[in-house]
Amino acid sequence: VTRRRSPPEPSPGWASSRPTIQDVAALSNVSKTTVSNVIRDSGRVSDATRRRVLDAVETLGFRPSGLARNLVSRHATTIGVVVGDLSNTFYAELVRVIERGASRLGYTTMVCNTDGHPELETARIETLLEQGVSGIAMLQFSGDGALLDELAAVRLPVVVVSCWDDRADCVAVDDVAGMQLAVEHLFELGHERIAYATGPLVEDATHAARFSGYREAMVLHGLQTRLVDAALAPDGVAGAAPLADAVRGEDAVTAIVTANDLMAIGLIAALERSGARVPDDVSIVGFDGISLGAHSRISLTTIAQPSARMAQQGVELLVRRITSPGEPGLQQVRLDPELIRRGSTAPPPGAR
Amino acid sequence: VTRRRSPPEPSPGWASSRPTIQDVAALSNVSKTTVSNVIRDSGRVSDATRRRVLDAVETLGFRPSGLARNLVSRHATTIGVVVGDLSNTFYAELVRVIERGASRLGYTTMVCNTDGHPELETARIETLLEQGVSGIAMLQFSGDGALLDELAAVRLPVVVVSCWDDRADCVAVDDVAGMQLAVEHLFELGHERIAYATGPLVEDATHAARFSGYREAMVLHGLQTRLVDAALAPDGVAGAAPLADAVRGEDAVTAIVTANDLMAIGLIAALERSGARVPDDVSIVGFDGISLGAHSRISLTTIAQPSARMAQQGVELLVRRITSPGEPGLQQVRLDPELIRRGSTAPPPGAR
DNA sequence: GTGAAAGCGCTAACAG
DNA sequence: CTGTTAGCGCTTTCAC
Repeated sequence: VTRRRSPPEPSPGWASSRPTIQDVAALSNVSKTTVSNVIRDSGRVSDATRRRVLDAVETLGFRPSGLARNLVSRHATTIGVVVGDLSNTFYAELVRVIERGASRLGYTTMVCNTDGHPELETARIETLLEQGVSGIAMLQFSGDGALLDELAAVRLPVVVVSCWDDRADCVAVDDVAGMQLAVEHLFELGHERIAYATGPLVEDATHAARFSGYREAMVLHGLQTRLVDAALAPDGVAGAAPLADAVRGEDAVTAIVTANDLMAIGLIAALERSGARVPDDVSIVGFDGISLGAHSRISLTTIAQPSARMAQQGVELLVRRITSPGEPGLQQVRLDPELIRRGSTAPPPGAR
Repeated sequence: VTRRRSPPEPSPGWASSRPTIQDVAALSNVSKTTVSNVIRDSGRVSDATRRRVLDAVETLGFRPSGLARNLVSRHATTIGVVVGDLSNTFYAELVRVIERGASRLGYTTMVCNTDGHPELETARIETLLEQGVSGIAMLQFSGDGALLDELAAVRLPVVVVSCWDDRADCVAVDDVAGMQLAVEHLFELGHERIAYATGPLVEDATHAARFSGYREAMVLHGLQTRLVDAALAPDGVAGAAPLADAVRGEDAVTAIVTANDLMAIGLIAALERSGARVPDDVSIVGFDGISLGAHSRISLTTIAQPSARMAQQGVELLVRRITSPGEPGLQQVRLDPELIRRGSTAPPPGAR
């Protein structure tokens, strides 16, 4: 009944383009199936044939086409990594660790930088979906619920790393606890007029969590909260003027807790540019624990995140979700932050 | 003559998995081809059908499978980015710009970090090849000629960014000129005992080029070259001891030019830790121009690379090579470095 | 153990 | 303008 088509004719031009599994099959006198079995070393192939096939692979310089595999399996062995700001070492470091982990587990990493724009986030994720990624790690998530729903609809595993979201799997530091640590530290030093500073590249969720940690701690001590919005370059160029006011006069703040280290470092530069000394006039606490904060010239007191561990656990969780889908329940890991006391904090001016 | 196969039966289970182009075709009563033509808006489709198809796409929530497209076109619309050290802001920034440019041109970026290991470089590139990337941008290239040959053999466009290699398309800063700028600057300040410092994460080619720029300039002034090998964390923790010797005693160096800013910053910390002051006792010149060097506390004199421009030109060149292959001749762009004078350099101790 | 056949979802000639 | 027919290179039942 089955009519033979025109003979397959293994390799038409031979010598053109990359060798395919068909070419290997032809050269080693076996079927595609067997070659396939050999290269994936899946099961029953006699040692003799295996060797023959392997030889053919070698002499042909055959490299299996991931593209074809992907089509069959209906997803690529890649994971998408969505990051808001790769310029921030903290995230670059996270990406580095994630890439390493993913690679070890057999996945390639597609990185997308959103510059903090939600539209870009949506667009990039759309691209990732078309590319058939098997999962997505979001560092810095805008918090767009619709996005989460869409991803859930296509059953694509997502894990949010370094940023908390109640609706998704995530592994992040305890922002609230971290901020409380920061405020406690300052309070113990004698500070009472403590402000919180955030900036443009801080996602809403993170800002909210950190600010609330700050507020809770402040309220606990009966202190008044103050918010500084600072759009700063790491060298502190922008936003110096509004800051100057905050740290001057009767009611001047004596300490500032910041949403991240990069901002803190920028803040130090901005403050010093405007004549205030750190920590003599004003103390600064960062958040993240980037390695530059340890530099003797910067010496930034900060709330350190266990970033390597976070990233590592993030990929592992993601890959687990990919390989065994359907396991119910949100997986949410909250890691402990740690206060690192360095030279950017000291007792307030009055106290000395 | 043509026997009809068993009827295609557009959507078997319907409701299972993602809709395919076939589903859209069925719903809008046209052929796959027409749907294909609509979604790629390739040419002749009547407005009426187009609308009908688009509606179907909409109601089905159809998203074309990049995987299938890739298989047909035999390459993914992705470019690989191979980077040695994503922890170094300079490279992270480069990756950011490349990703942006690639994305604008329709490519997704696969990032691979090699930690400076040539074996990892080879392995990652192998993966990229299997994934069918359309091109590769190498930031920090080990200089492995065999690798280049292999890539040439499969006709895969490669451009080396921020690192010079005579055998490949590349866009990089003029390392030699940069180092000469650095030495000239120090010489004008009165320094004569100037050392060159490099470290583990600096690729051979770059080290060679920068060192030779340094040497040429030194020789030009009849000065003796000195090499310091410093494996430093950004906070200057490691390698402090060997350094201490170099800057002490009769023949102590009064200035050090470094292979990159991160090392320079680490060097400053290490030196200060060992009791030497920068720039009073020893001047430091960096290379790269990372934004943190502008921080008032660091104030690093450095040779800045036009990194954004470099990255941008890099992707553009790469994409040009991808879209119009076969254009002969190496494309090599050499950009001018720029000396940025800041506070880490001053006249040598004796001269004051 | 090995092979034949049937697709994965799409694009690409050609016909009409 | 639209449809038909072949694949892209691999994995996968299911026979042998």
